[in-house]
Amino acid sequence: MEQRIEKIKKQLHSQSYKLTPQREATVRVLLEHEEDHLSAEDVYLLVKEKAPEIGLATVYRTLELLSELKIVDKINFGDGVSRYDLRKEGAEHFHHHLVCVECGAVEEIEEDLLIDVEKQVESDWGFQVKDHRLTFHGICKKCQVVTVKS
Amino acid sequence: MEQRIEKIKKQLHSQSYKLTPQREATVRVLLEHEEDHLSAEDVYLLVKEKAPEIGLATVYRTLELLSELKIVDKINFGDGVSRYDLRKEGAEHFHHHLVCVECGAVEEIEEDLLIDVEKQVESDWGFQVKDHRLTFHGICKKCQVVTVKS
DNA sequence: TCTATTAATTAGAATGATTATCACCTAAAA
DNA sequence: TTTTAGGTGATAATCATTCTAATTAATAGA
Ligand SMILES: [Zn+2]
Ligand SMILES: [Zn+2]
Ligand SMILES: [Zn+2]
Ligand SMILES: [Zn+2]
Repeated sequence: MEQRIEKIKKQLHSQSYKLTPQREATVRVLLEHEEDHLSAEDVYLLVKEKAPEIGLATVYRTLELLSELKIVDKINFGDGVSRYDLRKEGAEHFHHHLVCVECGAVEEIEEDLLIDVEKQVESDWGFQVKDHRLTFHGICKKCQVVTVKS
Repeated sequence: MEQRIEKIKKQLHSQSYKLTPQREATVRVLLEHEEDHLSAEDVYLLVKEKAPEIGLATVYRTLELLSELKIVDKINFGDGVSRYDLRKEGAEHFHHHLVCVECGAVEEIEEDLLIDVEKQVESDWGFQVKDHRLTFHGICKKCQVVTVKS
């Protein structure tokens, strides 16, 4: 935890941004909820528990900043809210998601499944890939069992 | 054009929905702008040229309906607007997108690049894939040339 | 230390996209 | 004809996000 905060602090400093208490509180919330996919509002409410004086706008600005620095990724699952997802330790590609259309569960895939596909896109379309967003919609393991049973 | 409208009409009827004049006008706009990625507002303005009495709410309702029937796909490129994308003739998978981070151009890929990846997800994660969203962010051919030149 | 400058923050207003509501209007069924 | 179930258009309401003005904190130079 502390070392990851330290690392983020350095990333901010390298672009001459500061890790203010509000920003640190926000980052801590993100670290403590790495598996969840929190909306700005979610983050705001959680940060508020520790730092009640923080404003919603600050959370938005912090998330935007972290997003620019590629520390978090902004994703969108189709409900009208942006969600913010911390990049995994050491990962330089954005992980993929499996969204269950039955129960809404979101599973993460950290393996990069797109290496070959990206090569193909670069060679066949001449498009220089920098990042990707891949989400599968379908039925999770759990819901498949339920369906079979009923 | 006419045959595709006819087909969509049948799809609506099969769920006991009607192809009202407003819905038909909306579908025509989508067909005439297949390559673009129109927002609801865009569609509204275009439809209004032919059917000036149409209301914005009706456009939203129509797009939502077409979305449920998998005739269009609702996508989100990160600006705060949903965009609506007609499925290609006969395609039963949603096509992919290449978004240029330099110029904002959006290119489409109709080939399904994910067949192998989906197989892997089904076998390794036990997740039954129904649909996917894949977007690459990067630098388009055109912008690469500019970068080299300057 | 004092002061000027700049960066960050807050609360709240404003904006903009989307959704809900409601009165009215079909078209077909009974 | 009366009924019924969708549709529609205008407008209000909602909700996420961004902007603004005023305030505070941090920084650097005198
Ligand atoms: Zn499920
Ligand atoms: Zn995730
Ligand atoms: Zn470009
Ligand atoms: Zn498209």
